Amino acid sequence: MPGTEDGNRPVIVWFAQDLRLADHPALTAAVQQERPIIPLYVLDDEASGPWAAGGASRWWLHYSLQALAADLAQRGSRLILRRGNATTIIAELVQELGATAVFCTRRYEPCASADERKLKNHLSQRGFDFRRFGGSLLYEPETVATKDAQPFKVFTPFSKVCLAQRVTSSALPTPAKITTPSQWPASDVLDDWVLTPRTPDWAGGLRECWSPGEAGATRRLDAFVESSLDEYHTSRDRPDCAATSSLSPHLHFGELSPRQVWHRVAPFASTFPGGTEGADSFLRELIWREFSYHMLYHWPTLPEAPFRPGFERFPWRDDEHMLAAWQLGRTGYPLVDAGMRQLWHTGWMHNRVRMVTASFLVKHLLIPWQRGAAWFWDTLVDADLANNSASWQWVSGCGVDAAPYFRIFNPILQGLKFDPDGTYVRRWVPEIALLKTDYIHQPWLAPTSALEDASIRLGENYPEPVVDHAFARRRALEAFATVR
DNA sequence: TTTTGAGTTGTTCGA
DNA sequence: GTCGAACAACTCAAA
Repeated sequence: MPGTEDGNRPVIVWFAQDLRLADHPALTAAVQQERPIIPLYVLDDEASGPWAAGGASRWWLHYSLQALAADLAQRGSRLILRRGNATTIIAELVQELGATAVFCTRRYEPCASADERKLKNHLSQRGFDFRRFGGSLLYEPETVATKDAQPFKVFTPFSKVCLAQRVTSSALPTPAKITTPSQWPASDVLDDWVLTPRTPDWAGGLRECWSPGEAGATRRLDAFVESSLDEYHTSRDRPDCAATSSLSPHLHFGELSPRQVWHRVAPFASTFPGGTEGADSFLRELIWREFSYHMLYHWPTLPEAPFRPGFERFPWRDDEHMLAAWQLGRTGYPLVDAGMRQLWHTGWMHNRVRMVTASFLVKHLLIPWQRGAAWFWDTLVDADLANNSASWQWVSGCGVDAAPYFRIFNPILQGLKFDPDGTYVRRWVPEIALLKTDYIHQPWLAPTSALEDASIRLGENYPEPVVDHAFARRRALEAFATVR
């Protein structure tokens, strides 16, 4: 057995959704052991059940792993890749290498925490040191509770308790030195995992938009703080402006810790001289991320089951034809279609448009929110079980702190308000790009001459609305009445 | 135990 | 065109 001489026995750092070297408590603690470090990533599709990474996530994962491997290589280290059951692989690797310990960053998805428990039991029984560290959240779920020690179900009091705790600890630096073992265990080759699409290669739009990896994440954060933070509270609602942070995929894969983001933005909060409402508003969004994880942790069925009772009676219409129209961006509502195509092309959708498209699926089409969540799961580069589940439940009115049932987004009005010139719609729905702004959000109202001028033939090269708004609104209100 | 105030993101209608 | 009220009733969290 290699490394049996005690000082040479390595520590395994098990990477998962923490693909960074800076502000990484598990890695830092491992380095402090003054032993060789084995950085490990395990691709374990079976453990995640229905929530194995979707297509867009796998694309991101490929490049993020590549970046992490390169960052480690720069320090003379390596990233060991293995595929299969994580518990089994790590248990075997510990034996094979004579490792003393396994350190990882704590996760909160039901499958992941079950895995961590299993591994902890297995390793501690055999005298190995298994430790989980924070790093993916600002506040551990156990540390935020009501006065009655219950989990919060309402955002505002949750956020008050968070803010009262403050984020005192500062971000950890990238370890100066990562000691290497005398012998490396075998590793898979990343390309062999085929995480990126080959035939057809649909990832062109993703490549144009994103730079996965820690360096790309840091650049994105800097650019956001410099150019968009001050006006964030208002401009974040405008899908025609690139005014949001676009940090969601970087945060999901842990290329950046929320603590790093917090400390970068907090000095601009309005509690400080010269601070802005924009920074306040953005920090609130970080707390929302915490709240989603808090809910998933305390209610592990959040991804599958409606949080509020009564929804088993809801008269869903599981219409495959309508679902496909929504997925492909062919509903006839320009803002909805623009959003769905932005998603398909870039792996991302502006937050306001996510609300509009999600509301359209659930309330206009009465298709179960789980179908929408599954589609987002497959197509979003930032697909995140906590955020995705909590947000779909919120839109559907069945989540904690749910939207009032009568809050049904009007896709026309939302377009007029937040994409007033139609810039966003024209960009993603090119077949109506030439239409006058007066009609860009409701082409069916355009006079024949305006349609002709823009080379639009409704029902041929752009669809008629799949459902009438006023009718759909009434129908949705009736449907929701059955749940009460 | 009871009471009280409040709850991310909206739309429509009528004045 | 603009503005305020109504849209239900319920649940949560703290006093």
